[in-house]
Amino acid sequence: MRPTTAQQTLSITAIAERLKHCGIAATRQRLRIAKALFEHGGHPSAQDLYQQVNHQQRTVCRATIYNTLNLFVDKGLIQEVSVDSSQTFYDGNIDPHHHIFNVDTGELLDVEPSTVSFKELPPLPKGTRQEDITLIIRVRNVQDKRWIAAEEKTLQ
Amino acid sequence: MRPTTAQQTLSITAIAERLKHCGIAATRQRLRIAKALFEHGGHPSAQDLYQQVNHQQRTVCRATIYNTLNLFVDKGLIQEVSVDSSQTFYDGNIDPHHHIFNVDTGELLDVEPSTVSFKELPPLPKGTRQEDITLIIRVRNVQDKRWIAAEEKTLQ
DNA sequence: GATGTGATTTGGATTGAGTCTAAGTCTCTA
DNA sequence: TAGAGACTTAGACTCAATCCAAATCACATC
Repeated sequence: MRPTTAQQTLSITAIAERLKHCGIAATRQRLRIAKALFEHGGHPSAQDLYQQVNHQQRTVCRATIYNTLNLFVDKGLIQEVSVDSSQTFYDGNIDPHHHIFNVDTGELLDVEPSTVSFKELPPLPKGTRQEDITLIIRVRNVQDKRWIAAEEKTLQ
Repeated sequence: MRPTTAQQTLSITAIAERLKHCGIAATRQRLRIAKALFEHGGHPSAQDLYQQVNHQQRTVCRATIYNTLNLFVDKGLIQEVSVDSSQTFYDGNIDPHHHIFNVDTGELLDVEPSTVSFKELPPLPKGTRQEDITLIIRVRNVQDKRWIAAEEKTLQ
């Protein structure tokens, strides 16, 4: 499992390059949003990004955040993650990968794709092709302290 | 893959039994909602069930639908499915199983668990235990007619 | 059967994520 | 530097879902 580490600060030029590569015209707002998303490194919601982008002064309005995130998803620059239906999360990592969702803390972790492999997958319905495949492992914090201790020992 | 077939009509007694088995007190409203859900057989939303239950006359209010579905999920009578973040779907099938979601049609199909198997799964974070694991295969309708014909031949 | 109590349901208000709209602003090309 | 199309904005709006306080129900006990 890959800890969701915050990326290094990215240059605006580098980000503009990535947008261009996906066929997205660069604007000041789009660059700010993309920068916030990539530097977040985790799985921010639209709300999170709105706050992040505007934390010093109001620079991007709410509608633009949503429009832009949808655009980024459509163009394949980022990925959308639906773990619980109350909010959508976004993921700057578009390599195929899976997620672990901690129901207790709301934490969402990336799973290194190399740690998951399938022996068998079902046939797709006629006339359809696979768009993507995601595995979500829902976990809960262990309550019993002795369990935790045992886990610690096993995993270290 | 198992087609999501509508169940036969279920007796109220049989449903009351299932509620009781999960520690849920039977009330008229709960029985109606459970019946609608199990007979639906697919993956209705709260909205769908509200309409289903009230299609002849208004018998159950919206708040009760939501309260009851949450209760059913908490008690393990039914399962919640988050495929797209705009709405929650419910599934009367609580055997562990996976889903195929058709992005174009919004259709959600159950996947027979025997057709999916894992070779390798990631270690869980320390101090957590697995609550559940779900695989969602997103598919899209094939555009090219020749492709469809080819698929038909292969799969028949 | 009557009574009391805690659980359940109700309607209506409220929340909050996300979308829509129409007007204003920017960007890029010529 | 002008014009046109693309982009952004504020604010109204939608809609799933929740909250709340009052009304109703179910059920045990007398």
